Amino acid sequence: MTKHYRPLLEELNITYPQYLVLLVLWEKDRISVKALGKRLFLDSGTLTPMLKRMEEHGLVKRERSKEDERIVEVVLTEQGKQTEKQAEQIPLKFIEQTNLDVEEAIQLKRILNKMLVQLDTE
Amino acid sequence: MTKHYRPLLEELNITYPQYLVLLVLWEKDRISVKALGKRLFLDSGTLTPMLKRMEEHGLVKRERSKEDERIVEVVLTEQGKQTEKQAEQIPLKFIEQTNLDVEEAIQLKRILNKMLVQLDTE
DNA sequence: CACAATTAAATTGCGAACAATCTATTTGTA
DNA sequence: TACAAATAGATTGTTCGCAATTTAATTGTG
Repeated sequence: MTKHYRPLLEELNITYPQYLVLLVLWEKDRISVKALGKRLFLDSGTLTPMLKRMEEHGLVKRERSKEDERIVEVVLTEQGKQTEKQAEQIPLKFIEQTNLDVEEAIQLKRILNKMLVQLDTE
Repeated sequence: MTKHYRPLLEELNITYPQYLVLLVLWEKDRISVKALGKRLFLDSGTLTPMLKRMEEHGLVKRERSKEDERIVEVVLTEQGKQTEKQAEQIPLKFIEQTNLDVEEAIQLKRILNKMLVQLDTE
């Protein structure tokens, strides 16, 4: 996915895993590292350095929660919000490139999700 | 895949990508890096260091072809061959863990392959 | 309250994927 | 034959995924 999304994401100057983080934040623009990891099946060993890189590029901010200082909340910057518009057409463009039928794409998502949830809970 | 194959491959002391290389070699126990890369959708930047690690662990040998010295052929060692028997039950064990029906597993493979070939040829 | 257990992130270290580039060999062509 | 183009791997540098461990804060229990 990373390789084949690259040309689509190149002008936004982000990678595919970073794009996944933005997808979550565009839904809810403040989320803890923990919750983000749960959504994306990633741990802090992956997310911490990745979020730091995204912060350096001005896409997100990382803020320690005042109520519970163990928690780091990831917040969209203005630039991070703006990027959503530029990324609007990416999912469609990617689906086109795969040459999958709509039913196949739906099946693929369903089966992979079933598998992933199963593997992750047992 | 790497994460969830890990417990199954732990006693063989190999990773999932290394297991994929062995699967190819168990079919044909001498193959060029180029041909191996084509089978696994990987390039020399990934394979060269990986094959060196496998060589250090005594699973394969890397031999420059006499006829064309640009080519490196990967060959199974005796230990590499032996490992096949120990790995016999792994695919079944994995499928069980996924909790997918047979039809779902077949669909998944078919769709992913269609997608991958398409993305890789265009 | 004291202090052990739990929790959230961060850190360390390794394997892997890949872009870009480099080196060495072979092939094709003027 | 000389030399450019093509080919196969190797190398360098970046990002990612994750296991294992560490650090710091919070929670639970005697």
